[in-house]
Amino acid sequence: MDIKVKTIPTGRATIKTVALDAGVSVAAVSKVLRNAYGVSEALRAKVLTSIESLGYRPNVSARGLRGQTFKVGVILLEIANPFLSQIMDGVNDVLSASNYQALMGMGESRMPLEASLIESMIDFNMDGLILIAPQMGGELLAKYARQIPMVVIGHHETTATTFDTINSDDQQGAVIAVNAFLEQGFKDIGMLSLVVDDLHNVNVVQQREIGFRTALAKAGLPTEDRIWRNRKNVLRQADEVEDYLLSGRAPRAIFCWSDIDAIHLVNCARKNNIRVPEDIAIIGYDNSSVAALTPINLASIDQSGRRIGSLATETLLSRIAGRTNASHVLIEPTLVKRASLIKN
Amino acid sequence: MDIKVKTIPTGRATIKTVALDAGVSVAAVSKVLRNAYGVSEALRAKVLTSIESLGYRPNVSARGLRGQTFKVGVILLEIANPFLSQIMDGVNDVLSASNYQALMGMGESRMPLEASLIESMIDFNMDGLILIAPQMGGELLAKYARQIPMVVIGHHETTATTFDTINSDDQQGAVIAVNAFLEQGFKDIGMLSLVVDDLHNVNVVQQREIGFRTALAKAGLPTEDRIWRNRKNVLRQADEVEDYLLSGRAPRAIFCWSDIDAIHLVNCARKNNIRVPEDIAIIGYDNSSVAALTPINLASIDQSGRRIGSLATETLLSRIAGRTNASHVLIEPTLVKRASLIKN
DNA sequence: CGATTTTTGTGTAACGTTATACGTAGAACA
DNA sequence: TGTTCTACGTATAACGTTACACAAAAATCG
Repeated sequence: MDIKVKTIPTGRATIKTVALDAGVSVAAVSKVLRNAYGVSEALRAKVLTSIESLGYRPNVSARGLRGQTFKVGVILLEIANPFLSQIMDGVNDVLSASNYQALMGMGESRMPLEASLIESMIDFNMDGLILIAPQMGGELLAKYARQIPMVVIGHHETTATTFDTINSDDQQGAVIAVNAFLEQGFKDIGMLSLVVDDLHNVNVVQQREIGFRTALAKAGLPTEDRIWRNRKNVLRQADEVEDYLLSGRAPRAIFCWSDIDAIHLVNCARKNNIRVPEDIAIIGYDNSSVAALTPINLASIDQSGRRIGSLATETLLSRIAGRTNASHVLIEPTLVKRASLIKN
Repeated sequence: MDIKVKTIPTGRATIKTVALDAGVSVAAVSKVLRNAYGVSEALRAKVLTSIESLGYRPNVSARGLRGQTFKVGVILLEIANPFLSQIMDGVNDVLSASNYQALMGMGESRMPLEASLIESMIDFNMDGLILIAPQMGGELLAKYARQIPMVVIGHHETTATTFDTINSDDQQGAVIAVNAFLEQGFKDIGMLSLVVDDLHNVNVVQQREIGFRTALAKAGLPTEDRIWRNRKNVLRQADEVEDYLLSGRAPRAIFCWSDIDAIHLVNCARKNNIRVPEDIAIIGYDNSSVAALTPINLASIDQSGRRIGSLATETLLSRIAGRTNASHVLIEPTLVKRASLIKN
């Protein structure tokens, strides 16, 4: 006589519930789930029917304990970055065609939070990580990369061996902007940059400054005192930009490190009856949605965020699949010409 | 003779590694980790030392399999919402004082993605969920709430029994705006609202319209044809706002459903030599950071996002702790007066 | 001082999966 | 007709943690 009474399954369906319902073994259900070798069409059909009718979904924790979770983490450390949604579109383009899924975290640019988010995702046994514009240094990144497949966006460290990097060619972006100004006949060209604590060249803003200086030098123009660095404090940013513009020291053509700053500049110029682009020409960065709006009409460097996102994701998936040699890719940015650069 | 050779721990430290290192049982380590009853100070110290020196972090998947993960998921279904970071600040205010941590997901307003994100978080055995402005209906929300403790922000469904809601009093927000206009002597008041597919009153925008009409009626003003609804397509939004403003049918005082729309309106008015607030007064919603910028200077309704976030989190934690009766809270919004309402 | 209670530590069965090893039935082959 | 494959299913040991049940030691008590 059978002592072990099969209990009526209650609460959430597990693989055991499915096996019971389909009248097969747990191993069989698992095989179907994993598309493993050795399942007849009849068995597969039975199992899938049960899964459907029970509304079964595999428990990710249990999966993670044994191996893959089919989840990748995306960590946005700079929420302000306006092309984040473009990147995410690219990420989802690639992931939706795979059986992976993205979960995201926001570091809010606060370092301990950033690190603990990364650790949480590792502790959740996620299969890989995409970091966007991390604040932490390369050594720390390398430490985490040893624990989980990782791709980093917005961090120019081509010597990294344990993780991949995908970047917009920020030097080239600055070069394109300067050349566009030159083409329009401007010679008095400046850059509105950002104060960064990070002294290394891995920083995106640093790369743009390098490109800016290179382009000026190539055109035979002086490179001294051409860069004005804004502080990061958002509240006073508008004032700082205004001070810069009205200081009398402002150049005739200004390459801005972000659309936000550029828009401040445009607004401010308009307010003070300075004509754009006749009196002053402006190029922003990111080609964010506001830049395109009729009242703004800001020329801007487009980073192809969507392509960066999809490429980063493909790179991550290949690393998850076993690749170990590091890959470092630069994507060419493009200039979107608008009324702040060329009178239409 | 001891056959079972204790293998040298390699790779990531587990609870077993710690036990071995500290010379105690696995159960003892677990007790320390859980602050469980029955650990001497001596044992606790030994274990903590080992944890520290090995850099041990508990595996969340394994924890989740047995019970709690100490993670809560926050799902942002509307990335455009400008007060998200305020809400997150509030969430982190509360969580940082607990041993819980937040992981986030972005639904990008795409329904299947939203649902699958929620499911992923459930499948990860997260302990609770905070949803912000979900697109899905109440029945579906209730279904998920049966599987995991849940608090919803931006969804006015006070009859929900399986989950809690925390909302800004959106009706009241509209009332405050209308009254402010009345106080300034305006009688020709309109609302720039949003086309929503959701016919139910749970919707935030619907609630604002209700409040708007109520306030007009209370002041003895006609309520017919006072609301103009914008479509959601971002690209054409600026044009639509401009059409509205120049149609000749635009009222003298306009209450906007979002700061973005309000800013379009301000820019557009300025462009067409319409004075703000002399010719037209404008109040926005969300008190986002751009509204405060000098060139914009937009009066706006503040939702106290930070308080909403912290309250939602406290509510969630209490539900995780065992509360089962639903709690529905409204937070009073406030008006931030700026130059678009009152000439300074 | 023996009996009883309290404190402190340990052994171990789950939790829900995966993946390896193995069994079995038929088909193919000699 | 026996032997060898092949295809298909199943049993089960992990994975890292928790929490229950219990044992041993220490403290308290009459």
